[in-house]
Amino acid sequence: MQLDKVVNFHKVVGDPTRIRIISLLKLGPLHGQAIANKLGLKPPTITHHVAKLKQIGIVYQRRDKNTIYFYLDQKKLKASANAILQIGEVTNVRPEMNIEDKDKLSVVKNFFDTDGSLKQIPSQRKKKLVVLAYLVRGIETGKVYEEKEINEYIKQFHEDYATIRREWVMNHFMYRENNKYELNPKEMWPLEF
Amino acid sequence: MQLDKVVNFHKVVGDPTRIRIISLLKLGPLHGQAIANKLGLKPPTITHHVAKLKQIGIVYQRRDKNTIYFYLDQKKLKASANAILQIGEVTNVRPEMNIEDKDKLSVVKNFFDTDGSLKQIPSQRKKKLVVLAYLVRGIETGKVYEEKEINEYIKQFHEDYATIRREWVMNHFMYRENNKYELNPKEMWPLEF
DNA sequence: CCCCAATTTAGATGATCATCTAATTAGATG
DNA sequence: CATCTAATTAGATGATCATCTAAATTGGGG
Repeated sequence: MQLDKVVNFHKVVGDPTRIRIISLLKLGPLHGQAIANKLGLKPPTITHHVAKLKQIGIVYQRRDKNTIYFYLDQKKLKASANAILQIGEVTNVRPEMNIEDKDKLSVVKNFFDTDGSLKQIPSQRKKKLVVLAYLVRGIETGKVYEEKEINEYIKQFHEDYATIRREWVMNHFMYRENNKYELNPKEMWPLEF
Repeated sequence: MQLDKVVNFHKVVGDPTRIRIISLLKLGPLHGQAIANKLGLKPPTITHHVAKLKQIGIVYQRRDKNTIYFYLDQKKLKASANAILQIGEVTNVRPEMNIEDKDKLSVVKNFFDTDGSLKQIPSQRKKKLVVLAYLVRGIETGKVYEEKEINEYIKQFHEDYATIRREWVMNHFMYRENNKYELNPKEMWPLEF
């Protein structure tokens, strides 16, 4: 029930063309040109919109010869549409975790070397979150990063960039979409920092 | 279950700031400055977002002294979130009405004077829709009209502009928002024209 | 192996929109 | 009525995004 996922779902659905595509696909699968004709738009425009619908997982495709048919996943649509009703439920309330500043400081002191590198990823959840938040400081707000850039950045501190990158996304420090990464607002983080 | 209403709902909800406001208001009413503080934004920004949330009817306000408290209408939120699941249902399928071209022609001939003015608004639904569609030809796609402009336009044909304006919106020829009017795509019209 | 049809990518354009600052309005209170 | 506080409006700026054309790609089939 990540906030960012909910936002993105509604952003994608909040467009007349895409709603009309959803509406058409409810009646059954269609291929790109058919959609383009029915809506009076050019094929590239359909590609553009369908890509977004696939991105939020409510449309998938099957190929038959040269023609690609698009299908609507109605179950997924329903689940996504209802997600907004759950935000703020107990399990999602922030701050999930209340950690004293002095505790944060000691975690940072213990897990980082004097040269700034991370000695080890804490296994204890609270401590891990502190480390993740500390590491993410160098990520710029609003900037969209390639996966490679993220990896390079993390390598400054620790060799296992894949784990840290994954943990960032899992714990809502960052938002991942299409292999691009972006810093989440602090309100989404699982702790104050 | 108008398409344009559904689109607008999702467009409004598809923004991180507004989702966060919804999330806050779930816990109880808040006034503008409180929201601004919690989100780290300026009051005008909150006014802007709350206006949109009110526009789709999921937020309302109550005044206490100088302070205005904003409330979340959770029932409305739920209903709106689910509306997308109903689009394309039998009752909403287009073309709702299949009218032969020659019938359209005769309706236009019967209800319009030779000078182009509308003699009378048909009471029979099918004929009324034909007249409404015929009248709306002069409205430009994509252009946003003030109510006054719409009235002036209709007066060319008929004195009772209020009724025709209202019928246009009710029958999805036009979309009304904040006293501004805009032509709907033909796919939303209740008949082919 | 070359051609054909369907789709996708790249890049440009114009529109929409979130946010801010500065100025204004709306009530309440002394 | 003067003043204070909360809210709103106006207008500017920068970012995002829907759509198009032109070009590239993909995967058959002769």
